[in-house]
Amino acid sequence: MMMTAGSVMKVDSLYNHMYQRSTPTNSDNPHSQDSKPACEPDMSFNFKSQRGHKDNIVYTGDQSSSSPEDQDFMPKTNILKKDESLSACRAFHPAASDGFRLGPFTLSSMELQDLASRSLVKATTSIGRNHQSTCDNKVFPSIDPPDPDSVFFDDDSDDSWKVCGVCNDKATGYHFNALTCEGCKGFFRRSIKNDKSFSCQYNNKCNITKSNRRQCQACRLRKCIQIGMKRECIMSSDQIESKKNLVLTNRMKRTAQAWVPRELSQEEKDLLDTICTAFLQSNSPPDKSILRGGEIVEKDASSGNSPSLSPNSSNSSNFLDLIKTLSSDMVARTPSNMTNAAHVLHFTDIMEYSIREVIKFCKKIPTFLGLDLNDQIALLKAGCTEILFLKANYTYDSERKALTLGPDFYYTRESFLQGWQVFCSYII
Amino acid sequence: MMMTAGSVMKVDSLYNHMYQRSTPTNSDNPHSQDSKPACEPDMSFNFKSQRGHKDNIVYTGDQSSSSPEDQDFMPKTNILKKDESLSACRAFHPAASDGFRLGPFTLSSMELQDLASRSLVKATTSIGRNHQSTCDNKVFPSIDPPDPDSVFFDDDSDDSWKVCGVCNDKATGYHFNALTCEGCKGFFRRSIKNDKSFSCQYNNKCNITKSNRRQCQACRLRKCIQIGMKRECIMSSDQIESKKNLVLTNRMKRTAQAWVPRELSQEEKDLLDTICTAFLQSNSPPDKSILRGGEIVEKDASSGNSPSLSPNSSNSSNFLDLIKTLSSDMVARTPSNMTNAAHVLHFTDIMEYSIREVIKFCKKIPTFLGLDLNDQIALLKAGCTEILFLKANYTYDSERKALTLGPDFYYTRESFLQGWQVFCSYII
DNA sequence: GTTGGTTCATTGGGTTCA
DNA sequence: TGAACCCAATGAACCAAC
Ligand SMILES: [Zn+2]
Ligand SMILES: [Zn+2]
Ligand SMILES: [Zn+2]
Ligand SMILES: [Zn+2]
Repeated sequence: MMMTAGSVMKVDSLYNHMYQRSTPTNSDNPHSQDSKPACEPDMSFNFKSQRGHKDNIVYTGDQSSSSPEDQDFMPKTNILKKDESLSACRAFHPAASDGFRLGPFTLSSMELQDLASRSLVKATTSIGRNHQSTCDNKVFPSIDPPDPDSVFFDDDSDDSWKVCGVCNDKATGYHFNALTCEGCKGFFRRSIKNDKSFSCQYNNKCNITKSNRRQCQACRLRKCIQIGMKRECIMSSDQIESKKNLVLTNRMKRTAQAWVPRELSQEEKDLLDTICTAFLQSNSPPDKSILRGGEIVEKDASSGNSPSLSPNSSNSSNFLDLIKTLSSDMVARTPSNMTNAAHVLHFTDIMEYSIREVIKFCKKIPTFLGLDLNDQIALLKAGCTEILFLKANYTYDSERKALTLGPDFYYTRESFLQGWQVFCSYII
Repeated sequence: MMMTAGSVMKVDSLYNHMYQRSTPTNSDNPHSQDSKPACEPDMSFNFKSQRGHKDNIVYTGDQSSSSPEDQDFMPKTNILKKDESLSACRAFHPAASDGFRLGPFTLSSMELQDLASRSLVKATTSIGRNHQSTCDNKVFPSIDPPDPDSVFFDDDSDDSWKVCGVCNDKATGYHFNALTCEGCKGFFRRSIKNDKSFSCQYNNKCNITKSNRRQCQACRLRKCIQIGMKRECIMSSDQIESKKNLVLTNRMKRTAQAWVPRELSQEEKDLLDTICTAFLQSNSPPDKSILRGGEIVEKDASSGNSPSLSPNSSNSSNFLDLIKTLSSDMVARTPSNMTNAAHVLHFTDIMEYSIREVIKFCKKIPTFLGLDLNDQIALLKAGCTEILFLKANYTYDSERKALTLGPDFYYTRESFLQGWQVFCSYII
């Protein structure tokens, strides 16, 4: 074994040597764990004592400058980490990817974790757990603490050649010109894009593994470049910009395509037919007796007793401005109470009539009637305004520039404004 | 059917009423089907989900949301709302939109803004410090006194594997390479950063628990190291420095992004108007009798009786260097006591006058006057300096390169330095 | 399917302050 | 001292183009 680094490394290497002799584990080789023999049964899950023992050896030397490499030989501190222990769990029993099987018992990975930590906690007053009775007093054959840096591959897919060149994690493909995992891919992109520069706290020779790759960014980036990841493969912000535009364009095209007029299915045609028929049949003209107050409203409108619109606001397409102008005028000129009442009466009658027509319309649609009554109400509440809009579209008389309600009633822009004025003066 | 204006608005009931009448249903209440079985089971579910496992997780919540302090502040007054204070600044002095310049020193608008928001948080904290939780000394039934060292886990959270390797308290994650609680995390950092060395009063074999971990720091630290906490994981002061810079940069970028020019609402415009008017009305030029000692100061300045600035420091944009240079000179050349007194008198008069003007300014803002008196004082204390900065931005005369105070007083870079010198020699 | 970029919940550094 | 916080970094999962 080479010992070229400083004294720091010598201690580590020495330890490395000792460790390798006493343990048939070679954490540098992720696949060697297959041949790892099961631990002695009585070692159980007591990582604590194991850890203590090893650390006593390791740290008798120079503690302050041990490189993160030594994590390779102390995976114990990490094994209980959720995500990693999961893969560890799979390593125990590849077939039982969702848990650990022991005869008739199956332990989920969560339960395994729980079990492991339980041995660390001495007799806690535990709150009832479902699986507690099965776990607490049972002695399990000890399971060798898994190497968090070992990569596990599914049996059925031959992805074993896919190993991240940086950290030995499972690679997901070639990224920026090298076979890497998702983590190293993201790390490299971030590092390059943000033009980061790191510095190693040790001696620039950190051995990057899956579990310690976060510890030294400098060496991780160095390794990235070393295995051939290319900064040219990272898009510049300009490229990203244009790519985003392309994506946007494509997306719009796609949605537009979805709207391309197409031949309706027979079912759709039938539905359309039903709706149109229903619509046409729910346009019975209102009788004069239904919309009361009509005469007064009509008289007011024809007698020019309408709000004087400044030409400005009249032509303005800004509805809000118009409303404001009117509102300011409002209080000044208020029609008589009689007239007021007639206007409001007329308005509410219109509303009632209109909503009735909408209901009539809906009730001619079989699908609607098939709904639960509450759903019918909900739909009507939500859609009534929209239907009225559509209907207004249909009943608008472009010649008279007025909304019509049967042959007897029509409402111009001016009568609406007048109505608005009356209404406002009424509620103020 | 006569309807009052009020009932017109109740479209819901109108609709329900009508629907009922026009629906061939014998149900009196259209909501009768609404009477779903009362939701007892739902309640239990809600209860459970409310006290979800998030309770135990430290890092909850939306990170992007502003701090509760900010939120606390906003409703109280929107005078100094972040983005508005800047626009206000621009409005004050459109020419200086790129920042506040004082001779060679430049405070960018970003920095100004950051400064302002910082002080707002300060002010807020002092304003809203009234809510103390009152449930500290809850009395538990004394039937089963809980073991203080037992770790308690929620039923529904699977965090039971998280046990502090040092004290057996509940761990919050991996800290410095080992699974520890918040307490041991902080303890380790403090110990390492301050390079502490402890000694055990017993025999270096204290068993560390949650309840006694404070008793023996030596053994606690030993245990920390024993379980694998690494001193290298504690950032050096350099690293902290650069990280702070990064955070600052990001913060500025973020606020800059939030400044995307947008159309102001009418309310905002009005507010701006109010502030600008108040500002302009609180700029009454000071009378010569108010700022005493002015003649002597002026004479000193014109007679070249000013600190000799080395060209180096004069051109340096590093304020700190400048101060240092001056300070070293300071003791050597001290003006007469008479002159000193005049300078100091003048300076204190300026301060008093300026603060009076700030108060005048604030008192012209209705929202400010609507605040509780203590809040007014807190805001003034916290924001006075910033307002003075903004004001200096406005009163700076770029031709004479001087800050002006009405037509009679102006202060160049040199007079500031002179004043600084006198002041320092006075207080030393 | 491969490989760019993006998203966002999670992690673990430091900081604050009662 | 440590609970509660802030925030950059991380990486699994995802989307889109080829
Ligand atoms: Zn990797
Ligand atoms: Zn390194
Ligand atoms: Zn602890
Ligand atoms: Zn001790």
